[in-house]
Amino acid sequence: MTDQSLPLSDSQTVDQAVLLQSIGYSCLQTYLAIVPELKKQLATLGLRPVEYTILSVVKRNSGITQKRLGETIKVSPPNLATVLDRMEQDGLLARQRNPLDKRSQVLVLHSRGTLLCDQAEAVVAEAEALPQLSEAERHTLLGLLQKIFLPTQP
Amino acid sequence: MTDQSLPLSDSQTVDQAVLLQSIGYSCLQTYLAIVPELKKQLATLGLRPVEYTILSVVKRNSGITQKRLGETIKVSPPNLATVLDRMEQDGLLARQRNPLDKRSQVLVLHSRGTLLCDQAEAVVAEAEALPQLSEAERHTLLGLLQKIFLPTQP
DNA sequence: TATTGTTATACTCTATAACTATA
DNA sequence: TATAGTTATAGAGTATAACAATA
Repeated sequence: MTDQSLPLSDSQTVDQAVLLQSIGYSCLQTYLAIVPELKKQLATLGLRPVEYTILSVVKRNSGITQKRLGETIKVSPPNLATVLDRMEQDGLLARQRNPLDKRSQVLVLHSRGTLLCDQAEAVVAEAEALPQLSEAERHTLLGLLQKIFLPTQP
Repeated sequence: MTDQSLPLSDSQTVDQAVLLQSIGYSCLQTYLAIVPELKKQLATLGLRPVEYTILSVVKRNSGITQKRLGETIKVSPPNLATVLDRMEQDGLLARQRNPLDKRSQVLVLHSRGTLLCDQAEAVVAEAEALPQLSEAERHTLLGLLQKIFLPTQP
């Protein structure tokens, strides 16, 4: 039943042929290569990656609803509620009832949130400086990724 | 303390300026855009993404040790052990003591594992056909990602 | 009746520490 | 003493269902 075979020698490089044709796999591996340093740097500011993401979006889109925020960063409503509870308690932002539609809540940063976001953005930019890529390559890469995940507006 | 502001109108697109300069963020978002369909397709074969990844690597690298497998696909030893238990019970592969170093175990697929891997690779290739990218763009993208996460061999 | 958001909860993934066996 | 792998367990992240308030 079991195929017999010799152990793969240490000198042979691992063949990932088919997997390396997968954009999903390659994106995940790239993410995993980058994220530990990112987490470490954000942790020095008391932030997790999601929290940084939320700060960055709300800073530029003050008054955004939770619904739109969640759709943009792909966090489900129940999970977003939990993170926002934590951030609100930490005094980073506030939820305000939308006067135009009292079902929804709009988000605004406190000054502490804005300040922390600025620091975080600087720290992240540094952690993301990848010597493997030229500026042109970096630009190309970001453009191609966004072609996949950003909704095309008609 | 809290900045006052009008709700963000629905017609305005969400400004993600700084985040979109982040390769980590863009990789994660791309991964999240691709993975649900991938999971769905693999589930029809009774496989999760990790299991598919393991099958694909072991198929091409019969006799690979758990250590090298784990390093390649970035799964820690304890977590790898758990997944391999499941896959061994499902009759997909076997662990064999390495005759050259009895501390380590080498992995080989059963014929059922090989068969399932072939089916899975076909299914994944289909789920990953992204109409947003040309073949050339796809090739460029994969090359740039691999420049980041693949170890450069001297 | 549909939508926004919350609560509670379960499930999966990932991370850490302590252990066995081999070297 | 160091390494490969395992076990147990804790923690973070993600998913689902039921609910309240508003439209």
